[in-house]
Amino acid sequence: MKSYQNPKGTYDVRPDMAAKYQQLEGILESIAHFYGYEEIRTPIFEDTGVFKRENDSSDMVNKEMYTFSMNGKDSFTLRPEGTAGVVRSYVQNKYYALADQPVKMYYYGPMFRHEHPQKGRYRQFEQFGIESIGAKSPMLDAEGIALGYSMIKALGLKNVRVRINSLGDDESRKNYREKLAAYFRPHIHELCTDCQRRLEQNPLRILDCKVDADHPVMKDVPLISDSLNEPSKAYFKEVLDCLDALEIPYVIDPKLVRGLDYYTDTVFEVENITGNAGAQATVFAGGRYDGLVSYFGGPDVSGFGFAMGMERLIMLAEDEGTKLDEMPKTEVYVMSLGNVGTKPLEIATECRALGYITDFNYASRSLKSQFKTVERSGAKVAVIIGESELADNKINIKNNRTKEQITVSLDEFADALDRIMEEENEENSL
RNA sequence: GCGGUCGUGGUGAAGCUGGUUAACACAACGGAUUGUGGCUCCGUCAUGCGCGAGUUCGAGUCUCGUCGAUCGCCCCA
Repeated sequence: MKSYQNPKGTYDVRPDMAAKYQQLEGILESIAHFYGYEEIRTPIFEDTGVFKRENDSSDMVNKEMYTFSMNGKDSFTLRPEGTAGVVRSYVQNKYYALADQPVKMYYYGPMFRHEHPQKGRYRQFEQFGIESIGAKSPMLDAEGIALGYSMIKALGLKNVRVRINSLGDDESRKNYREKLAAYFRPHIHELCTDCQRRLEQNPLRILDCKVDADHPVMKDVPLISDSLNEPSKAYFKEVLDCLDALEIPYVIDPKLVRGLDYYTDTVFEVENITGNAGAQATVFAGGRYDGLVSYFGGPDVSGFGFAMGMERLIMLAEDEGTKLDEMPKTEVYVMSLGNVGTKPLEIATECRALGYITDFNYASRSLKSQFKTVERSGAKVAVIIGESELADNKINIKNNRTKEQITVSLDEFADALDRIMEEENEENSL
């Protein structure tokens, strides 16, 4: 017999974990709503071109995408990130024509990247993200960061650090690229092979390089802040002023450049600085993108967004002791003795109709093992259907805490059960 | 793409420098107790050690390959 297992880098959200996801999603959604964001759901796969844009040098786009074709002509890709699809939708559905801009949207769902899995990193993973498209204001950047910040605070994360930088507008960035390339060119053969490639493709990424981080040439590297033109400089300052006003602590990291190529002006990363997140300390990250909407054929408007890794959020929240899995437990358990036919199913259904989370015994098992199941389920009440009582239209209800058991007629059953459950709930609230 | 560690029943795991019946514990199931448990006692539960090949008289133990897990590098959320 052939046996299967889930593909590498994927995982099953088993019933005991699903509660965590539901709770997490609930928390994130309610905060997003609070900030005026509404949900958008875009397809899990898109035309490859949506993600693989011209001049994109990122690893994610060039090496990690799940791309397929069903007829040899079309090319589709499982989304590796959320922003591109949302922007595509914004343009396609002409959201830019709506009276109120920006359009503020949030999304969550699976993303796919063909990476080597490790702690806090999977090939299929869940991201929650926001995008606000159609307006540009330092307040939006700061508000977006504040939104994400309040989310992770709500999840109990305490030791986080916001790193922020500005890549400036096109002009600033172009100047800086040239300056950087000129600076590195004489040293090119001292740098790692990746950086040699980056020099021409996207010299900004050299700043990110961990291999060459200690190279002497990195010491006096020109910083983007010195290449920003006046408008870019002013914009960045305003963003920082907003963050100060919101009392969000941050550090300016002049070498922060981010992995996706579409960012302009504000870029930021929020990382967890304690705990055992391993190498995956980044909780959420994002920035502003000026050119993306027009790239997709929309007007020349700006957008801002971030994404957070849900697996990482759960992992870090649990490290902080936040309880995400308080799943409602069985309240009533229906047992059966002897030949009672379909009665257990009927009674369980009745209990559920009364509003109690109910489970019952499916297989014919010894009373002992049924009681063990009751014990494990944590049910407050056991309903015991006995063959002989049933002959008189009677049924037993047993309080599992006090061990008191009563026998009532089937007519009185609903009232009696309600009464006992009510008593128990009062007992618990004391 | 590169490197480290690991892979034994439902679960947690022992298994020493290869040596013949794969400990122990928990859970589960049955019984002592024919229809009222949670304690106790007894019993049952891996013809097999991720998978495949090799070395050997003999492999869970060694070698190689492979698949997976995990951690790190790279990169990223």
